[in-house]
Amino acid sequence: MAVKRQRGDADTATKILDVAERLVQIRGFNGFSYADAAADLKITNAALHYHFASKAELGAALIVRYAARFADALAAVDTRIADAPAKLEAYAGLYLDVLRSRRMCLCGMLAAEYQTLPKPMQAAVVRFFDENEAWLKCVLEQGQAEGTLQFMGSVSDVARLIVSSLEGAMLMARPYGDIKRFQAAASQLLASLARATPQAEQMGN
Amino acid sequence: MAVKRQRGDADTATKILDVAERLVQIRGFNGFSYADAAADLKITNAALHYHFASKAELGAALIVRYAARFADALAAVDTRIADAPAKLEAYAGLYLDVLRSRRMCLCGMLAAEYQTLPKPMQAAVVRFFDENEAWLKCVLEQGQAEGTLQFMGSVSDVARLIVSSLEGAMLMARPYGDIKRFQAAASQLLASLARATPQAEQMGN
DNA sequence: GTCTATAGGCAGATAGAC
DNA sequence: GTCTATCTGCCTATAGAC
Repeated sequence: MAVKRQRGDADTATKILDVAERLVQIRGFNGFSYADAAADLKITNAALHYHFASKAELGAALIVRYAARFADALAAVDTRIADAPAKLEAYAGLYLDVLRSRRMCLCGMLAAEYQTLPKPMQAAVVRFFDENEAWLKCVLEQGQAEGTLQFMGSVSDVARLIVSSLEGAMLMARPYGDIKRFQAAASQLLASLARATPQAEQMGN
Repeated sequence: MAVKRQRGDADTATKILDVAERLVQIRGFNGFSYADAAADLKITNAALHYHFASKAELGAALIVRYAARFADALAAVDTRIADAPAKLEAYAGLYLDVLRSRRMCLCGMLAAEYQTLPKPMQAAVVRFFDENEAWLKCVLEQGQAEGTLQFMGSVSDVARLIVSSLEGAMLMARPYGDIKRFQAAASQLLASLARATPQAEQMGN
């Protein structure tokens, strides 16, 4: 850890996080073991414990990194895109990227397992969703001010509807192995928020 | 099993299903053990195995019973309620009842754990959602014909949106321990399908 | 149908050599 | 930092007495 390493030469801790993240997103926190991750990385169980003393610690680190990466992606959306409806589409696109790698949203998965998680992981999961909601509220307020978005109810409720509908659409798409299910749900959801236009938009990435 | 028993005197298999169902809905299939259920029932692990030889078998039985009960509830809705929008509200009410008992939808939970489930359980989960979708499609077609419901896109896509949004709203309500989050999401969703009326409806159970 | 007892394996975690 | 070896405990599951 003393030396900063170059791209493509990630340190072991980072590789562990990468592998564990993938496993949790696919199998759940209760559905993967240190042995799984160790086998995947071709190191031993003990080496894993050197980097992350407990599974709870590893789990918390996973969420923190995931949330930070997500926050960066949202900041990039704000930089890249000015239009509120386009921002929402980009937001849904972030979910779509996760689903394309055949994974569930890390925190959506952990939300299902919430009751069995150690306290620090629970707190981190809630923080992730709070941050999502806060970002969406800004976008919704912007869209409302611009007149590009139209909805009844509070921005808070609509933000929560967006998060929960997209998480639910991911959840349902996976058993069917059908990304189109997610796309159809997302495009309907976004269409219902867009200011009425002649025809519905297609989210055809 | 030879004798039919009276209400309130459920046989052991039924009690096992009741307890296991609750545990899976709260902790997930990978988050509960035979020992948990046995302790809860004050019988032994071995007695549990007498009734359900394997955890996979118990899991499959759980889904079959859950799906049957849900189908009965939907049939009851059809009998009790004629109006399509009211049927959708009753449908959301079924989810709300589950959430009130501090549980996740059994199949929503299993959808998250899908990749780790034995094949027969996977098939049963998909069947559950297919049945939900089929029922919703009927209601949506009815509402469209009556002119009481209004939406763009196919009935199939809208039915899937309803299922995934409600499942997602349940998923999100639990970490926050906040049933109102579900209610707010459900009422927005249903309002977006109702034929335009002066003011939004409230789902205030 | 329920029990005691236990097999056999895998879980998370640690000690200590290198 | 990674290894071998091992601990302890829990898991699913079974054998056989009652």
